[in-house]
Amino acid sequence: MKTLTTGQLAREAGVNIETIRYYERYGLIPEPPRRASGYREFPPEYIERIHFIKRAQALGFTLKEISELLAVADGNPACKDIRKFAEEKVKDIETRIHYLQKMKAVLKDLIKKCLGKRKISECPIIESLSQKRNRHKE
Amino acid sequence: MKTLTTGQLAREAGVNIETIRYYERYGLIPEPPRRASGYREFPPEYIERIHFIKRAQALGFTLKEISELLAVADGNPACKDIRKFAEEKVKDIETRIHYLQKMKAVLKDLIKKCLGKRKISECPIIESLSQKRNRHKE
DNA sequence: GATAACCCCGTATCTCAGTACAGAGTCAAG
DNA sequence: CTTGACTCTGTACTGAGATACGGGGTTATC
Repeated sequence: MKTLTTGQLAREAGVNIETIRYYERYGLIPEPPRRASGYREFPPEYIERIHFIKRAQALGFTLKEISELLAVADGNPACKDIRKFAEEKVKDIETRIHYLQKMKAVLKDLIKKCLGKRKISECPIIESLSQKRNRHKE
Repeated sequence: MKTLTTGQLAREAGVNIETIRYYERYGLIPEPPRRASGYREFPPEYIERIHFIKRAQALGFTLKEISELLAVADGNPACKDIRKFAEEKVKDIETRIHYLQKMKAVLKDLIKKCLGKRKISECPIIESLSQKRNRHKE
């Protein structure tokens, strides 16, 4: 397998080249080996890692949370901590899925209503999504 | 039903008072009636609306997207547009759910592995989440 | 009717997640 | 062996989403 320069990795992963360097500084991607000249040589797996970061971001995770997820995936922290953190994240994810499903149901309902009538009078989306069971500002 | 001042609404909804004013400027919440003094008088439903905004944000929606969702919910745009937008959003949500479920499966797997061994050697999280079927930079 | 605790508006500042840029070095194609 | 496209580092700037602040008016309580 060939290695990639920073620019090649950026192109492959569909991000700006500066983003790569930013993620490295941030600690989201491990520092890759360098040539004598200082040029980085990224193994191609880094492409996947960038994709993962971007995906997780779109799901509402912050870079800080993502770095924790990646630390778990990389097997860095002690096993006990991994477990605890992973269990928390599973719950968090379940909550997210739950609300996304609600949102989806409401939208589908709106679509159905829209099929016949020409005006949606009362809005069900907010009520159905706003009961507060879980505080998000933990 | 009593109305709420800006500060009361902020407390009830669990956000900073400035956030309320910001959301109003942004157009996420309709301008409420005012007293002669200029004080805003929010109907209590605004609490739900703020909750909804915060929840949607945690799910990875931007304020712009949220304002569109709310416009749909409020029944503002023409019915055709509502339908189209709602259908797009349903797809978007399905994609999100899909990836969250993958993430969850991987974490659960890690937890299980963690139960016996004391070191996770190889990381499955990235591979399982990074295949690219959908571009996120539409 | 004073005083603390609120609200108003406008503007400035902050954090997060990048992006851009300048000045210098490196690589590879002709 | 030069030229153009790349890379490096460090620092500055940007945009989204808030938060803070200053100077002033309002309201409830004592």
